[in-house]
Amino acid sequence: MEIRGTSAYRNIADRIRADIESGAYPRGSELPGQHELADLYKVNQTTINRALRVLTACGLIQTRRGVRSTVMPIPPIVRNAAERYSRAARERAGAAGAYDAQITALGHTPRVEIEVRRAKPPARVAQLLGVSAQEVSAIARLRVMYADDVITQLADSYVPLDLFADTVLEQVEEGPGGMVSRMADLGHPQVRVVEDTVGRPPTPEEAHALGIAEEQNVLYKEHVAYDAAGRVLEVTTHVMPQHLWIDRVEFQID
Amino acid sequence: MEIRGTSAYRNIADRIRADIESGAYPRGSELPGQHELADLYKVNQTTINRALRVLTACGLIQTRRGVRSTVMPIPPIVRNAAERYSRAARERAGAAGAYDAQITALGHTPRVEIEVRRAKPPARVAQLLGVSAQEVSAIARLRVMYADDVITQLADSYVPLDLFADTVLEQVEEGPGGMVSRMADLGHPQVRVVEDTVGRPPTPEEAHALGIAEEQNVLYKEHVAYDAAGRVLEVTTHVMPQHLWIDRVEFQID
DNA sequence: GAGTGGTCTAGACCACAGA
DNA sequence: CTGTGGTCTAGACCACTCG
Repeated sequence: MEIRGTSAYRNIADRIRADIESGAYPRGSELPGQHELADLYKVNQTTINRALRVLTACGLIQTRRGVRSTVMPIPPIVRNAAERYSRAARERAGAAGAYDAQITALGHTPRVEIEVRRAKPPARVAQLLGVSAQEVSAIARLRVMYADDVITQLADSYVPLDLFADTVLEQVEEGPGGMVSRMADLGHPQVRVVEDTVGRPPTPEEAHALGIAEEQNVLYKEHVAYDAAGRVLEVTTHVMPQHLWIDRVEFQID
Repeated sequence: MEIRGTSAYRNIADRIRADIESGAYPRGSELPGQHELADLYKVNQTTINRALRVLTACGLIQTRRGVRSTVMPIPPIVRNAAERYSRAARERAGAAGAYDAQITALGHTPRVEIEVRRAKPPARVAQLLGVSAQEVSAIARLRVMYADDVITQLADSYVPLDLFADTVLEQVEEGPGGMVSRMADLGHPQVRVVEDTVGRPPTPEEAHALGIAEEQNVLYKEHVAYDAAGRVLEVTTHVMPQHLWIDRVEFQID
């Protein structure tokens, strides 16, 4: 069953991983220093550094210059898209409901920081919305989502300013059912949503904003909502450390 | 705009990436050898090796011992889940239709290798199906999907043997509409599907089967289909090199 | 066997955190 | 200032491919 006979750094990474999963290095604790691990495993510190890089990429540990590496707490979060598109579920859950409920159920403390402002949308978003990227043509709702002070997701929503200027969508509090319900109230019901998801390395900016290493991949989701005429009402981008999320969708067939 | 001032290997990775994207190193071509690149960039071969590792992780190049590294052809494929759950779309597309149509449209040649046999399901699958993992209790349909001889996906389907023994599901050819339509024909219509998607590093076995590096992450999708009584009729796992796929879902809202 | 990528070491130095 | 992780080098050797 031992396949990793090939290289020391992989073997060491696997052994440390096993120690983390067995609880020998508990969640949130410090690992020994790299030189100490080098003595322990009879290899050079450079090799330990490389082994820890593997674990960093998996989201299992976090490394920072100047302090010892720490084992990451791992809250695996299920994002169930279906819950967001059923009006009943939306209003049952309340405003920021689905996320809060998930995190609380996992025994963590949810928190969401929200900033709303008029802004120039990024080029890709402007193109989808059919507005100018050079002008202040959108309302941006920028959310940073936490679980126990770990950033779990960046979610940036953009809606066209010409449709929603001076509406409740410029408020931080949107009320029950969130943006989808408010748009319906305002006479612009969303009728169709397309979500594209990819896995990729983070941009340097994303890595910094999420507080993760550049080796650690993210799930990137682009959410586009349309009205009955096919006009784009909302574009939301989600950036999530890949190891923190399970993306779930449910379908009824025919 | 230059953020990567910090380390030589990141800078070099970015410069080589730029050369690939500009066409200086065309898709499918060979990169210079690592020692040659080391001379070019005035660094050690070890540093070049590390830079190339970054590009490998992104799926931009492929490295193999003994031969020069090559620039990967990149067919970005959109997998639209919605198309698989509309009977009309299913039958319009034909048996292995959605995938073939996608790849052909991108100018590549699709190919799917299919093996069907009775098998012991993996533990996780057995649990979902409610059958034994120690006995031959399932029909396995193992697919390897290609685009121009590049493996794009491994898709393993399992259905319970007690329901579908000696039916058309034991044939390689399923006919129009695929497994979903055949199950309906056989009196076991699927009514609900749950798909979970995660990004993660491949297992060593997956990396080998896909012909990718272990640094290169995959999208892993677990597809579970239920009948009206809530019994699981099918479990399919998909393993895809992350950089090759865009996962798309569409929803109608209320 | 020659060429290529992959790994490892010993040692050095840098960047950063914290007392 | 000390301890920590991050990077780089020079050189070595290994594993693999191909002629």
